Amino acid sequence: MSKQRKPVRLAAVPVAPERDPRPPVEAIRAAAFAQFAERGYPVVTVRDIMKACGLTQGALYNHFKSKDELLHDIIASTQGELERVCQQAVAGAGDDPRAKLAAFVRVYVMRHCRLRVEALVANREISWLGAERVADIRRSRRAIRDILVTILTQGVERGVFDPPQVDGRRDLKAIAMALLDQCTHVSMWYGPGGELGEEQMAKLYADMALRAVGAKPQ
Amino acid sequence: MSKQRKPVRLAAVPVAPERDPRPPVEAIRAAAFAQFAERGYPVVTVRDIMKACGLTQGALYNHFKSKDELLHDIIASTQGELERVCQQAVAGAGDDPRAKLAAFVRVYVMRHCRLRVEALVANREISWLGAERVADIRRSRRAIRDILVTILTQGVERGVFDPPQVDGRRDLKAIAMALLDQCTHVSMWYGPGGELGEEQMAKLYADMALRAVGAKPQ
DNA sequence: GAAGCCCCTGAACGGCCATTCACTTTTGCC
DNA sequence: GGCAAAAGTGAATGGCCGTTCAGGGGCTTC
Repeated sequence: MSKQRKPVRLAAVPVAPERDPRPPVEAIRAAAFAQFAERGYPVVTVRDIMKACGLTQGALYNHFKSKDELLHDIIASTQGELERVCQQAVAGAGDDPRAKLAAFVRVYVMRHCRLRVEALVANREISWLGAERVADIRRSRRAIRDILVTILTQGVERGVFDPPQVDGRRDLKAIAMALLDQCTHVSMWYGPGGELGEEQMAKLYADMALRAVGAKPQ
Repeated sequence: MSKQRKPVRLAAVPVAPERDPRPPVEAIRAAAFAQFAERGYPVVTVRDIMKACGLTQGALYNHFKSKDELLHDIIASTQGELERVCQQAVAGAGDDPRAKLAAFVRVYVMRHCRLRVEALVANREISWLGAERVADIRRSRRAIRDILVTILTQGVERGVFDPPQVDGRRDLKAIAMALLDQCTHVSMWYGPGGELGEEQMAKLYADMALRAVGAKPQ
């Protein structure tokens, strides 16, 4: 027993079985998202999701091929948007790798604070996707990592970054992963009630990242 | 469909239904651990676990009260050990906060590389524990975080750390969380086949942590 | 008003779940 | 050798799962 998952504290899932006024696909997506966030994909049933938006189980299959496809749909849209805003932030930050890194971290952290539940679902539930569907999510993650690796490489080449070395070698990929892990998991504990706001959090993380890679003063 | 979870690449779970030679409690723990790591708690059945160690479903309940208790048992031992080694590392590192921080990160990262599957299970599956059982795991996590906060506070007081500020204020708890997130999630991607070994990884992370908190040269 | 379409319902299907229990086997100890 | 206690069996219990599908409303378009 104990199929219950810790509640991620979220607007309580309404017991109200009233029909959601939005178009059904959207209503289903929203209900599924809320439930996945709160209880986790494997223990949320199709019946749960459909009840939450005032429909019956069978109706799901008029809009999605399967529960699996529904999850993919939810994660893919979050992830795609993330990739987009990261690219955009870096592109609009000018030519200095320091500015690029700061802009990247800033946007990434801001987004993981503001949309922390979305980020949480995208990161936590991805492992339940079937092998075929998980592939493009992973591709997008790798793409984001590569943006960061590129910035670091540029910074080193131009002599504005001096990241730590071990045994005389640098592993920029490892450093990029470390920074990403750090920024990603803000979404696991950040709450709007905390001491720092989103912008302040973003600034703190950008500072730490610049220090970690040994950015020369601008 | 698709109850499959991404394989975490692990010694393949033997199809062999031969009886595990170890004492049953231990065999069950080991089998459960391997399966949880590979496929995730909610989709691993009691039948799966018991078959993997050559017993039948019912026998589980001679050793554990429930599947939930089994999971707690596994996570709690990993977590307890982690807390212990962290305390030990800090205690044995002398008086300088820089040495303490380096020792802490070193041990923490080493452990998360070497026992990455254990760490992964402890971090990923904790949310399936019932409310009562999750409490002491969280307590231990908080204790580890507090070790780190204490080190940072000492370092600032003695003037050997100069961590980033936002709007003139410092949030040492946020910084501690950021460092912990970074170090914890090495276990999600580190593989022994990578460019850096465990010790090198630990050194890299210790370097980054010292830089992030603005440690003065020793 | 008929036809065609989209959407929804709710029963049905085949299957698996954690846990319990009456019963048998094995073990350790006198 | 005898006997309790411990450990294991496998069927049974009661329930939930994702998905399918025949049937039925209510649109729009002729």
